[in-house]
Amino acid sequence: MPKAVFQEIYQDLKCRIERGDYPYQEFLPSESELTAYYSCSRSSVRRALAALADDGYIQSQQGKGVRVIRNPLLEAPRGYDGLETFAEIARRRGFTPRNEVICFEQTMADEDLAHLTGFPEGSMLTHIMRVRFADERAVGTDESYYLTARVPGLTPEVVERSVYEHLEGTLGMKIVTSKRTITVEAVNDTDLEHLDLDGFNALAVMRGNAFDNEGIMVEYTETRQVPGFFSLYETTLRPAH
Amino acid sequence: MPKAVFQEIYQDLKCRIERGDYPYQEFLPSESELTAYYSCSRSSVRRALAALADDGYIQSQQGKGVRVIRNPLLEAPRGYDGLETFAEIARRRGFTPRNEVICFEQTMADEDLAHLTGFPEGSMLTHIMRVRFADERAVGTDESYYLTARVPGLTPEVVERSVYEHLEGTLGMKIVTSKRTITVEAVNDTDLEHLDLDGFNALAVMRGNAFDNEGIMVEYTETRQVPGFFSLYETTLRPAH
DNA sequence: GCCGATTTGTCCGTATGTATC
DNA sequence: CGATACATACGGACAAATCGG
Repeated sequence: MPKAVFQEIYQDLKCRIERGDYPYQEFLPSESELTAYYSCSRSSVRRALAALADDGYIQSQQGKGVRVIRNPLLEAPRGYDGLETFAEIARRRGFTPRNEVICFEQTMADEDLAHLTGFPEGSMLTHIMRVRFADERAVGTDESYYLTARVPGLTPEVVERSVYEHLEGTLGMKIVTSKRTITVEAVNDTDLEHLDLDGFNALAVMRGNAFDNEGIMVEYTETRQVPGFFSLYETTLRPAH
Repeated sequence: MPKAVFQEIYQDLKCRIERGDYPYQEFLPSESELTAYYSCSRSSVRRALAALADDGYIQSQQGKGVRVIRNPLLEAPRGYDGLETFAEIARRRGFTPRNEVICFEQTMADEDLAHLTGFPEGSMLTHIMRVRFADERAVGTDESYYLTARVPGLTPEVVERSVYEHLEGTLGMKIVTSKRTITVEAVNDTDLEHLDLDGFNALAVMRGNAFDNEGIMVEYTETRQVPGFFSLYETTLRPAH
């Protein structure tokens, strides 16, 4: 899939770092050496390096070189970056994940709903609420709104499986940007009704929006997950901006 | 401060978007128009645009243009991106933040501590534990280890104020990369002892490392914050890598 | 302390490919 | 099909930081 030059280099270097060719705290070959090795321009090498720095794999210092800052001992728990999906976290612990759809309807966004979700007032939305099960324990809920006009073909059956599959697979849509807020909040009545809280009275709450390749917001989601079933890994670079 | 061309453009465009010159869902001028307007190369324009896309301000589409995807109505709560500092969240709610240092010592990293923190075994570390107060309520703890060799001059007095100030100000050090894991966990005995949990039995836990400009890991931190006093905003781009 | 070699950071101009309309 | 817009790539130039002699 990645036919671009800088992506080839990115993948190759990434593999080498993960394989241990360039261990933690060691320096990579200089940019000019890499340019010679890959027979390409320095720009392409630098773009690959920028992507690796963004992943928290390396850090470069003017005048010295590029140092590997990925410590396999520390990053072991999480493969790469980002949010650990419910299904991932469940399987990692030996549970079988399952979704149960408890609400599926078409709604028109009124003023309140528009304000909550960020969709324009009057939009037709597909409103879905699911409960996530790990084996037979209800460990999370997911309430989502999709812009029906751009996400057609949603059915309870499709949703019970995976919305993501439908978007990327069937519709050929791509989510390019997503924005999320993570907080920890007290449980509410809805949580008490649907979740096996096991005595917990607070949980992880994630609210977010997703934009497709045309820059149109197509999703608003609120997920609420019981302690122990939420995990987020993040690596941030100093604001170079 | 930002004298680089691409940073000037980045700042200017960012301001214009925030000011509403280019509203939500509108298109920016084309890259060639921006190139002409700023009298610079297309590369510099593109670099500024890349930074804005990284911030979740814009999204570009090949063949069409660059669309503004920053909705001021949605992003209002959080100014920009990242973790909302304890002090920020406290002040935003009208509380007065305060730190209390309850542990300050030099330690040598043994095998267990090295495994926990990621520092090499045998490193001399400054071990600090603080309790965060909002007005008079204990709402969080912060247990940190700093590599003494590279973070000298720490004292309880300095720490009570702000470690960050000491690093960036007094020492002139820059934190370039930081890596964090966020989870929600059950309270433990230490939490019960130091925090005013107000009945909560779960809280936000953030564990992370920070690297200085030379790529040396200088900090390990574990913060534990009561529900309502933790907030993280994040915007992610599709893995272009 | 200075100087020169090395290395990364920034910037430019140009060419070509690809998606959109 | 042609015009427009973004994506990728190349090569060259100079600045700034680091390090060793």
